[in-house]
Amino acid sequence: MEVLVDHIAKTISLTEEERSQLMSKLTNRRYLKGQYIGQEGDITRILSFIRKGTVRTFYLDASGSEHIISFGIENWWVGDLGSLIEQKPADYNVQCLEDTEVIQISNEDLQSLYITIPKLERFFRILIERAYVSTQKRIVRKQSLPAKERYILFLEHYPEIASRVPQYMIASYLGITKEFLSQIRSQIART
Amino acid sequence: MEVLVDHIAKTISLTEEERSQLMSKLTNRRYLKGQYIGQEGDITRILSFIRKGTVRTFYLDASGSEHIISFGIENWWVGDLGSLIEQKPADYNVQCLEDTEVIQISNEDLQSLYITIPKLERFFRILIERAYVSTQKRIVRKQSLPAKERYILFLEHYPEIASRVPQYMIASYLGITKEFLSQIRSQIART
DNA sequence: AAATGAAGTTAAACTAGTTTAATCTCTTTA
DNA sequence: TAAAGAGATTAAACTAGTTTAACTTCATTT
Repeated sequence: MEVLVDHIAKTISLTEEERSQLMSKLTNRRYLKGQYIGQEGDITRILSFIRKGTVRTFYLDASGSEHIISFGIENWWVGDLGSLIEQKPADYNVQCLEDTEVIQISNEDLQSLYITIPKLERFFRILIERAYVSTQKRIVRKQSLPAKERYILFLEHYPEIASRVPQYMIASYLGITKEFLSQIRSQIART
Repeated sequence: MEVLVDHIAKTISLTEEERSQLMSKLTNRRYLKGQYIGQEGDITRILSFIRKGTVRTFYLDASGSEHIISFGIENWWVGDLGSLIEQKPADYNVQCLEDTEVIQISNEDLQSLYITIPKLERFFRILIERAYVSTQKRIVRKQSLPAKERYILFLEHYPEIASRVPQYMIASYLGITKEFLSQIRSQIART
């Protein structure tokens, strides 16, 4: 669990007292490949920091097909934030694609830590600011680039994820069908 | 400027001292229709809270066509956040679509207020959390709904914006051409 | 009152990406 | 070693949305 405390301490400085206050609220947990950290419809009460493994966040649309919103690997946070902050049923499923180890904190504990360690609020403010900016960039790419270029950028930005995740999931993340991604790939290979 | 302080005090409680500290860092500014609050390429140094008016945030793609990322009306914050937090050239333009009055705070002052009034960090953490969740929902809608349904949802969610902004801009925001939006509208009208 | 220009509409030809369906290649398991 | 199943590929028919271009409407300027 110290891994996470060290990770946080890279952004904000923490006293020994604060480190141990934080540490006392963290728990380790393991999930097997295929297991769900959170499911659509359940209220999300915990935030998970991935120590090892791969995770996807996805939802099912009206016709029952899956759409992947994001992947998570080591050092990423996962959890349905909308559900966590409003304490209403989750829109998204969070599923492990490999055996995965996480460090978790409950929303309740997090809220009380925000009060005892105000700097922690800074850590999460900065984290979410960055997540927001990158989500906005994703909208930009979706609106102005064709699928082939989005795929190439994905490979450049997330080579680690690209190598650990099946292609039909990458297609889903990019917002195209697996068949079309396959065409794009063979077109790239021919070049 | 008290408008903004009151607005913030709805989420976090502020002492008289804190209110006046905050107030001393705020400035009013007016823009005419068509003027830019911020331009692509410039480093964003201020955050603006809209008191009156309508604003759009947009960018130009490689082929020079405009894509609207977001609209802003009364009580919304605008500014290229990516540029503001990393102090690098903005990707986006922020332009007034009507004569607009804003209350502004510089990033520098905001950063120092985060230290003197830690609760302010909470206000912005919560603000960004919500913005993040709604941006993520927008990706979901783009990936799983056809243009017609996205347009209908836009009218439901933002009737105020829909009535104040030309249709070709709504089309741009939805990620479709103005011609196709026109077809959708005539199809809805015929129903 | 005419002329200009910005916003919106309509329609035909086109294309990026989807759908359907068949085939292929691996692993995994019996 | 066969059989089952998950992931990936290919190709043909299809469709949601784009492009191009001509036309309409209405507010603004001259």
